Amino acid sequence: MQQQDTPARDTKTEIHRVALELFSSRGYEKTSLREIAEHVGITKASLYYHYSSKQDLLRAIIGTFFEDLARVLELADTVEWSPARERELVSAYVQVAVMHRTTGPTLLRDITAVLAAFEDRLGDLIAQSRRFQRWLAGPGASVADQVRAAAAIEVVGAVFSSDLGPDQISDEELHDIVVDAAMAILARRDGSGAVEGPATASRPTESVG
Amino acid sequence: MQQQDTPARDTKTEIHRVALELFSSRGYEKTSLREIAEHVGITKASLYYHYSSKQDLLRAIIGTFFEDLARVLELADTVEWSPARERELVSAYVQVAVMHRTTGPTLLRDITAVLAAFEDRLGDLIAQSRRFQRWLAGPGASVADQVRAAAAIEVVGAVFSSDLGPDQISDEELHDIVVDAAMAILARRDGSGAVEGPATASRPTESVG
DNA sequence: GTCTATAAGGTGATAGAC
DNA sequence: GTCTATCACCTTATAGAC
Repeated sequence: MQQQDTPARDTKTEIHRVALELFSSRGYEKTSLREIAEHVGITKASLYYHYSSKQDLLRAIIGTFFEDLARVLELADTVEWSPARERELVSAYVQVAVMHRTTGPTLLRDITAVLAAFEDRLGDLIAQSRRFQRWLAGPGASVADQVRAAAAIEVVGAVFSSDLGPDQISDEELHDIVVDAAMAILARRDGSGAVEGPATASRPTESVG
Repeated sequence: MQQQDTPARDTKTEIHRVALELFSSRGYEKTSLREIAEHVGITKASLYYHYSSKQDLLRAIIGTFFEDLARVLELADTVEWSPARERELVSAYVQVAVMHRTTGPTLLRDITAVLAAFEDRLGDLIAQSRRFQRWLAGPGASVADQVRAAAAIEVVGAVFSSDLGPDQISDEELHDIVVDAAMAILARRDGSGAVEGPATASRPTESVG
């Protein structure tokens, strides 16, 4: 409302913007603070006035994404599984990805650095992510179903990987297609009735301890 | 045939083994040659006798994967699209991923470094990858179909992301499930007849120039 | 808020003895 | 093939003047 289209609002947001751009194109490790400062038009030391470390800068960039993501993953703990709920959660998950269409690539590029930056919350996030995958696999899931759940989650990456920009496909349309794709995979689950006789893997799946 | 189960065949392969392990767990940039040498039990300088640079080492690790991958992607140029051929190419693509189940994570972790190491062949590989995606989208593909093709390709990531080891699921079974998942997505393509009325995105997809 | 100057340390890589 | 020693460079981060 106050200063929306000023090209460089303030130095801090400008640093944020430049860092995101450089991290996305060259990767986190390979981007030095000197480079960032140079592009912004300040010195490295000034940069430290705004962000206390390089990690702090990364956290600022990825942070909101992580929080949005965590909020969705948490649903797997409270919501009881049902076909309808399943679609809802997948939809919510995809929506977060679409919202962060721009930030996404940075996150994927340097997983190592991102993980290091969120070291403290990492254990929780991994565990939660695994619970989400389990939830998505459905009740009484076979090993095969677990792979399918993983595949359904992977599909979300298409939001970033199809090199179609917002001008070529809208957020809404992209969301719908990806959700539909994920659901198509989950529909293949053992005993969901929708099996149409794949030529492969026709033997019954063994359950594991 | 000659020396298969000797624990440390020769230094070169031992370096290869250790580097893969460290790159996979800590990432390429964050792993120093000093660390690798230390784990192997030699000095950094000795390492240079076997590999001329850090990149050279990375190339040795990822190289075979890339070659196998390129070989599959090239098929999109010579093979004419048909439903049967589609399944064949997807299967071949997944098979490469499964073959490199171990190496995969390293590749995904530090895309930046990998891309830098294969800078010369990179242009070709990206172009070829795009052609593969196009091929997979099918003849006269809509924008939505392109997203679906991207999603089908993403599914392959499940080979690495489902934290199921070779002891929990065999290569063959993993392959079959992932192929089936990818095919399920492609089956949703516009005009493939298998549309079962998704509640979303019901308006006809526009074609783009 | 931004600067100059500098600390403290790690990095990839090379030279040359053994 | 492996070593010790060393180079040149770059990194994150801090101190203190303006």
